[in-house]
Amino acid sequence: MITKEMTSAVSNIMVLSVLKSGMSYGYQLLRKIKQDSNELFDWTEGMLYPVLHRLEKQKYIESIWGTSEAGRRRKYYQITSSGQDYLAELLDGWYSISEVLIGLED
Amino acid sequence: MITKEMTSAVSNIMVLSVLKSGMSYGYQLLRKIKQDSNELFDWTEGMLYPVLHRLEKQKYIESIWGTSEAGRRRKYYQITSSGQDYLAELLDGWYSISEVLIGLED
DNA sequence: AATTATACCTAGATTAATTAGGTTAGATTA
DNA sequence: TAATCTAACCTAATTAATCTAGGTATAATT
Repeated sequence: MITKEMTSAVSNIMVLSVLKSGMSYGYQLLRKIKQDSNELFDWTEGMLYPVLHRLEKQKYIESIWGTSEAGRRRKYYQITSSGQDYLAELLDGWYSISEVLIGLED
Repeated sequence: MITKEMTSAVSNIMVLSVLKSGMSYGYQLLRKIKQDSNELFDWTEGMLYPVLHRLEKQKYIESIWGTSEAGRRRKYYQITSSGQDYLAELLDGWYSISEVLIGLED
């Protein structure tokens, strides 16, 4: 079971991880996150946009407005270097907890 | 870095995991959790007791009042069988997320 | 006598997620 | 051409949770 607390704990990690492999925009991120997580995560827009806005305010990602081939406006996000550092720290924390949990299972 | 969201996501898991290896009481749980996590978690009582009360309300743990050798009152907690099932589900969720994160790192 | 350690508890401020909306515009179908 | 679907963005507000900062009581130690 994926609890909402777990979702909350990885939301930043997921967004930063996906952005690490290239720029993306909100609508596409939703599909990528669903796909890259083997449908484990199927977020709504109302879940993603607040995360994006918070990460941007914290300077872990930055955005520019662009246009799709079809002419629709899009806000592209890319990870900053401080965002990459932050991602590494978050992953480190996640994995160290995982090790503790594994250690407790004996 | 351990974020508070991560802490929140594992608080139930940690308490249930420690209780799985035997009964314990609040004050001792705090020390066990600190010790078993290699000091990764150093919770305050204000963090633990609400978790215990919630888990008890959900019937994942149950409590009885007892007395220490020294004569102090203690509330002992033990995990229920539905708590063991719940713990297994939580661990399953945690590990499946971990696998997604590992997959994203390439 | 005073302090530390043991052992429990809760109120309330803050913070965050999620539901449930809303807007605009291009593409498709009836 | 009207209607619907998909793309693409956004926020308000309810709900729920953490955590700080308290509080009580008693045994042991200095």
